[in-house]
Amino acid sequence: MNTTPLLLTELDTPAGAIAFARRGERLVALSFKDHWPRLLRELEARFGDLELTPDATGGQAGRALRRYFGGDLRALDALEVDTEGTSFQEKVWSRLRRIPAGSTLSYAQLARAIGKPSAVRAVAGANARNPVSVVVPCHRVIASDGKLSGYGGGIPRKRWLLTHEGALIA
Amino acid sequence: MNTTPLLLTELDTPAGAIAFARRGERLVALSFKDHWPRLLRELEARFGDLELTPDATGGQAGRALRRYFGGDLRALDALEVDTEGTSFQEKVWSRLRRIPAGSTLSYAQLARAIGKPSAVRAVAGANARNPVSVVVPCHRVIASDGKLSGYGGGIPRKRWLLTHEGALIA
DNA sequence: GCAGCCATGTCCGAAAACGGCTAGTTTTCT
DNA sequence: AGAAAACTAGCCGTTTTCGGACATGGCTGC
Repeated sequence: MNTTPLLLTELDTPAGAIAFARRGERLVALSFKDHWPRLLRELEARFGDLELTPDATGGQAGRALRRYFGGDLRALDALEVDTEGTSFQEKVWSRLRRIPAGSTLSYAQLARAIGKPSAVRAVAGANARNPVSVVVPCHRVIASDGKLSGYGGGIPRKRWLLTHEGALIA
Repeated sequence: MNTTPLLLTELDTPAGAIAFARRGERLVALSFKDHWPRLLRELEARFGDLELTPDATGGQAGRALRRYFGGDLRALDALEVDTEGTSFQEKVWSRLRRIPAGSTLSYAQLARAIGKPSAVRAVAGANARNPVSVVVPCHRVIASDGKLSGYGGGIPRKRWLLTHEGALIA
């Protein structure tokens, strides 16, 4: 049976409670707790039947996240993630990680950046399916007119994160 | 000559007029009246030249059927039937009687249940040749996608029966 | 025996619907 | 006039849906 052991950690942050799962030190999922059920379904799709082991501190990821929410904005940069998307999605997500904290890109800019200038909505779609929120900073993508159009965890949370990172937003 | 005496009873029900034949207290045939000719032919094949004796009340079977159509869904459970099919058919039909009123099985589930997972269409075939409608509840078998695919007495009647039994159907 | 019939189910490819958008218009307010 | 909101028609991966082809096993009729 394909029962992959996953370590599951919960963490309180100023932006709300989050939960994340890792396999070894590689992050496979992270979301705000009120959206956790959806993420669980996706994990099942990826790994088959799940075997979840509670884990209090969260290893490197736990440390890094606490530092990030404490104000060390670059703390997440070195974290390794394991996303397993389509090749298009991987392209989007890995480009996302190169947006530095404090700055933002528009969906159109991001599309250009990966060499598919007109795949704007597709980029938005990939963005929406990011399995590792915050660490893969999909919140740093905003509409061309500067509005914070959409976010899985809710716009207020997106605004909180961007403000926390010192980005200038409308 | 093999002239077996059979008692023949007609009965009006909310789902339409039915007729059934019994030998002693054992039911050998039951169908909606508009399909009666076909059943008669099958009876002839089973018993040779028929000797049919009209019978107003219908004995135990009559009582049970009136109770069933009146709302006592378990009234038919104890009724004895005499079906005389091939061994495969008997396997299907006896499994059918263990589906409780109000629930349903798909043809594929039924096939698995008798240990022949790939004999799906054969199960459907056996189902179609059930000589004792309603009492042997072939109407409780539906397609895997939830549709009411087929019924000797017509789909509307199948739907009526399932609704009467409180099953949730598409 | 054997060919053909079915009250089905599964698989696969094609087509359509669906978004966390955007860059023009056109409308609607001062 | 001029700015801001309301529409519109493209945009393109992904997901869902739909339809046809085929495997299937017991029965019937030749």
